Amino acid sequence: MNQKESMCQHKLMITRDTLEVIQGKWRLPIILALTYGEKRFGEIQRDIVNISPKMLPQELKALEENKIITRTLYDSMPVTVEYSLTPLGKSMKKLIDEILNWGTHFRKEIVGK
Amino acid sequence: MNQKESMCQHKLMITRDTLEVIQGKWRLPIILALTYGEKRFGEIQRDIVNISPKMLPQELKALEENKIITRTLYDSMPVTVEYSLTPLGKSMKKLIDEILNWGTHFRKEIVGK
DNA sequence: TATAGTAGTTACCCTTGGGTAACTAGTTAC
DNA sequence: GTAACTAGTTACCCAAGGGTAACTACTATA
Repeated sequence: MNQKESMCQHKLMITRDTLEVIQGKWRLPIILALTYGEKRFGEIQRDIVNISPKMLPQELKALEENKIITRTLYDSMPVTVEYSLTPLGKSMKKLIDEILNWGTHFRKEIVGK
Repeated sequence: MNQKESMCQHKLMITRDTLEVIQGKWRLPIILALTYGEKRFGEIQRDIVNISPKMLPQELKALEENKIITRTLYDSMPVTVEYSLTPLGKSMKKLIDEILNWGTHFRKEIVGK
């Protein structure tokens, strides 16, 4: 394998990494919801309309495993749980801005016409 | 619905638009392959190792429908077909750079440690 | 006539993503 | 003791994503 090919293989690996974090129906919505600050489980559930009671815990867990968000348990009565973006999660801002930026352009070109 | 909420709904719609284009196992690899210039069907097939004979035509068609790539038929003997990025496809450069950029950072933080 | 090179297509299968409904566990207020 | 609030979990189902193998259609060359 020459240098150019192995360079491309590396790029493909990196895009797979990024996609694994943002892919699916609910991960970006959850991340977006938390960009405005920490939120409790119930708040996220209310914010993200239509998310099912199965998907929310599952996707929160996945994001936590990828160190994008943190889960903090408060043993108040009743127990409350807060989720917030980690520094790694906050570092997605430029990426998300670019997703929004290009998506806006795309919509103007395709859906708009 | 207040202004902030409808703003968020709009953002969600835009991220869904963008994800529809880049999501899946093969779309970014195909787009990346074409950033180096136009390529023939067979060249893409050889470049993207492991892509199945079902997925390549299917994904090329989807990208063409989204106006990311164009398909040009040359009636040489035997027939050859060339694919290349449209201006809209080329406009993804900043987005892809940011995907690579954040993915590199992510890998350093997670996989690297 | 048969083989190889274009660029695909089709039928079938398995796995993953996501939804629904019902249930858990701990505590407080009525 | 019963309802209600917290934050989930579990079993079951269907649809979509993606892989494999076999096939198509056309032409050139041996």
